[in-house]
Amino acid sequence: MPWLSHSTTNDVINQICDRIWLAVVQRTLRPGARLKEEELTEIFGTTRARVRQALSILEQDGLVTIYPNRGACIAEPGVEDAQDAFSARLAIEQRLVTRLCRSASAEDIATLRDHIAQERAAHARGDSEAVIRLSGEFHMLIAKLSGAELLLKILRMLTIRTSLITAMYQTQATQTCGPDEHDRILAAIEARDETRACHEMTHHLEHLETALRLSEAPMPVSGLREALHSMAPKRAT
Amino acid sequence: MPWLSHSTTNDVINQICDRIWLAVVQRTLRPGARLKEEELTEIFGTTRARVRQALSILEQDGLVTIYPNRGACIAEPGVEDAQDAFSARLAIEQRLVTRLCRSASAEDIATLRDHIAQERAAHARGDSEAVIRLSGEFHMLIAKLSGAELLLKILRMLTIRTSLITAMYQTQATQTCGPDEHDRILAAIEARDETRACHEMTHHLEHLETALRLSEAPMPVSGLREALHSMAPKRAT
DNA sequence: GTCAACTAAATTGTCAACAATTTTTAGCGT
DNA sequence: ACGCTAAAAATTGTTGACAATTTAGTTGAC
Repeated sequence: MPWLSHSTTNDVINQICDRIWLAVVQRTLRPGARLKEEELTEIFGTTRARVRQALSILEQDGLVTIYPNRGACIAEPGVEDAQDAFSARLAIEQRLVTRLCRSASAEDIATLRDHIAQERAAHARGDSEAVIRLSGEFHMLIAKLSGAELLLKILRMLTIRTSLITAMYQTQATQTCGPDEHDRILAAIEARDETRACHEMTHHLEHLETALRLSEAPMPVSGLREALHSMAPKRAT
Repeated sequence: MPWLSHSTTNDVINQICDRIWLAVVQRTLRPGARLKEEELTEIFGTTRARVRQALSILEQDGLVTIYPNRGACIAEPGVEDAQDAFSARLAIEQRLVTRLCRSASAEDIATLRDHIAQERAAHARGDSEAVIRLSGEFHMLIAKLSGAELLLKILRMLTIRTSLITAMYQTQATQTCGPDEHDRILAAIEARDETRACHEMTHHLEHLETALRLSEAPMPVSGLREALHSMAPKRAT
């Protein structure tokens, strides 16, 4: 049950969005890849209207770009876009973490600690899919616990974008933020030290950004069916 | 040509969104008002699919709430939502104004100065519609000039929400932020004084928020046709 | 061989009828 | 009159066929 679930009541649409997002962060769907409506319809066994709705949501999230009358592609954020996304995340998350320092209950802190433990476990067993998911979820959790619905919504948009950016520009080294930095943030929250929590968050996000190669921009395109590893019938040659 | 124009290529949909937004900030469409699809279809002389798309966009923007299978209403943000919206705006706009202090060209500053002049003119001639529109546009202009597309998009969401909130909770007194405070912000930008610009923006937004009555919550509902003052045929009694 | 115009295929965009759901209304017994 | 049930009306949600647009392919002149 991925954390980026949109507010849509329709399960199929959420599933489409989630699968595409997952394929992107796993780098099986590269930026620029074409997303044909009919193809997605076959893969997910649904109607074109549904696919269309899902693509519309994904465009809002910044994960795909829709060229009118020309179809949808995985978005290709430039270096500028990447910097903007991190800049916005910094602004929002500094506020969130500060807020949480004031309002966090013992239960909230336990939830966060438990989450970090999960992260560590996933890290230990080399489950990179879980690592990526949990890593993003940590930040979403802070937003959720701070209780601001709107800030959560905004952060969701930003997290999706930075995920795409990370998948696009990441070096072979650190794929995601390690649990240690999350731990330091949690420690500051627990100590109710707003300044330190804010500083740790800043450091963490800056670390994430500088771990990218924001100079070159390789952008190959990959096949859609393989990326979504669907069991839909391959087209007979 | 309203400033909140969404990225939609379709003119009709933009028009629907703009007219509804305008009716809301003018307080002719009150929060909670029902938005029936068929009614909107008649009013704007379009198809239901178009109306549906427009409502979907407006929901994303936070201006309407769609209750599944039950229809759409003008959103009714609570006090919590209002505080969140201003909190997010503060986070984003502090960053924007700081950024603009560094990057503003002489032309940018002239643009802003000209805009404030327009605000003053509208204020002088008592054109409250223009005052509301220009007042919001000033903040959007700062985002636009700072060159961050993503931050502009986020601020657009937030500005729409705070407009709704202002329309909902405003006292009879100050309807919008006066041009004077905008002037102070511009002065700080021109002086390249990041700290002061940030402070002025903070003060401005806090002033906006405290000018509201965030305790009571009157929410009458008004008629749809009259609010949009359409020339669509009234239903014969 | 290159380019242009033209035709055919593939793809997206739109619509109007149909289905599902909710709300209102009417009926009925107590 | 009140509460309950069931039909009827009103409203939203969905689907599949059709229209418009773009892309690819073909032909033919130079």
